[in-house]
Amino acid sequence: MPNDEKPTTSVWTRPRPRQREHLTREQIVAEAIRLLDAEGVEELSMRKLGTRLGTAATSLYRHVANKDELIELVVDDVYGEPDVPTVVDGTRWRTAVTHTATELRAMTLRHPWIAPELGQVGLVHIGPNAMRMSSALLAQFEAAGFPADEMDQAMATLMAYVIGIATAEAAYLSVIARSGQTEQEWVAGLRPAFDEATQEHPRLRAGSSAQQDVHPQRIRDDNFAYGLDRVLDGLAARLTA
Amino acid sequence: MPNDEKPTTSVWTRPRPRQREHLTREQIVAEAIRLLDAEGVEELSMRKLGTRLGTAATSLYRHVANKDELIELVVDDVYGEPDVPTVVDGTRWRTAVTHTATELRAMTLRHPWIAPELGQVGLVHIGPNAMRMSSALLAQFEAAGFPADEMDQAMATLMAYVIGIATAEAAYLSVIARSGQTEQEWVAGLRPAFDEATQEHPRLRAGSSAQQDVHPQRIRDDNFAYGLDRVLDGLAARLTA
DNA sequence: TCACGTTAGCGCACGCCGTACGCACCTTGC
DNA sequence: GCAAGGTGCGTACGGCGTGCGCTAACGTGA
Repeated sequence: MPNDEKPTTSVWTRPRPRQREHLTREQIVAEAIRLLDAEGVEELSMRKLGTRLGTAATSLYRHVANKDELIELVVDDVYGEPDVPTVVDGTRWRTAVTHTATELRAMTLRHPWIAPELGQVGLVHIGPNAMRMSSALLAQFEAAGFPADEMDQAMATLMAYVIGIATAEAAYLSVIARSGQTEQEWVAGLRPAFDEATQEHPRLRAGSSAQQDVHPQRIRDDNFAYGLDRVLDGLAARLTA
Repeated sequence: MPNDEKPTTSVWTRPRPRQREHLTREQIVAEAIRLLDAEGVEELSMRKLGTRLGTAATSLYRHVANKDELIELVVDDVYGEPDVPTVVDGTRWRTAVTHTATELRAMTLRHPWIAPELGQVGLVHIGPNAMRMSSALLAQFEAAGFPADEMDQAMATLMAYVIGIATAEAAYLSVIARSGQTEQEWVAGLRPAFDEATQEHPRLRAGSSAQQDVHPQRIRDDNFAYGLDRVLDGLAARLTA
């Protein structure tokens, strides 16, 4: 061991003065979101995140307990993005709920990697932003006139729909992003394989070929709005009965 | 390198006669499902799976291209479990759809690790079982009287609800399973932390404390049925209009 | 001004992971 | 009996999360 001769640091190989600009948890979370947005969840590693922050991977562990905790923080941070109406007015609940649902979908499409985590929110790691959102949404259902024992179920129904469709869309967009193509190119390229695969199930083909010329993003927007309206119709029917 | 002296195998260290019982893709998929059910998705590694099959990890690559492909196969295999009604009768569509949705939820609760993959089914890897299920479900909506351009949207709405609620439930049950407790113990243990966290958001507490004495599994079953009925109410309203 | 306790950053190491490669062997068809 | 092709597997590579213990900068009170 030649290192034993010199006292671990020699004058010539000084490690470097290294000015210490403090790392903060906020910086780490923000950079993690940038990395996730740019490269997806499987490209997030503590080493890569450390490099981007100009620090060693292990330094991050002074600020977050482990990678799972980092993801909890990141998810709640993203939950701070949606604009959630806080004024309650029993006659406008449907508008407010539609707005919130639309914001949640937009949030998921901006950060598709968040989709698989969405299911756990409200159950496992209840961050402050997620709690604020849930509470505001619940207030709308309360104002709409849902009894206390049904409010939770109504909100769960809506959230399940939003999470489900956003999860599916996010997965779809992630695949396209990895392919490096635009959505329209990707859809066009997949068509032959799709047609062949659905030869035994012609019903699966009917709807999609009907709107072959419509912009795919428009189709997704319409589908989301259609389902949201059906869910809210079903919930509203409970109030008039 | 002493290994250079002997021609890689010596008489004394014969590797072993090794009778070759053929590995099959079906065996690999079946064992992967057992491992996933028992230990969860983060415990599935090719090495561990190989060990369980009495073989080397790298041998698996003769039968599946890579781990992602294995997961595709595993997911489609699980999609073969639900009992999906194939007889179509326009007057009984709601019963048939309810049955299918219930089966899909049960499938997800038996295999909670499948939840994050659910969103991609029908978009990315379209296995034969998943396609059979989608086609049969679509037939029910067709028989119900949905026009061709609306069938797809109706099915997507239902699937989004089912995927969303199953994802949330699966995440919740996975956490409990990792804790080694029963669902009731876990809920009881979490209550103090939950009460404290919701002090600023009393609305979030109202519903859950109302049914403090009801068995948690019963609550989940009721919630699923409630939301499913609302979604189907909303869809059915389109048919009578 | 200085000494000292606290703490952030980091080098190293460990035990995992997915999987590419090429060799040794078994099975099959002639 | 033998050639050919396919199957299992040992080895290795580069990457991962993260525990450990050291160094050096910082904040504080004397």
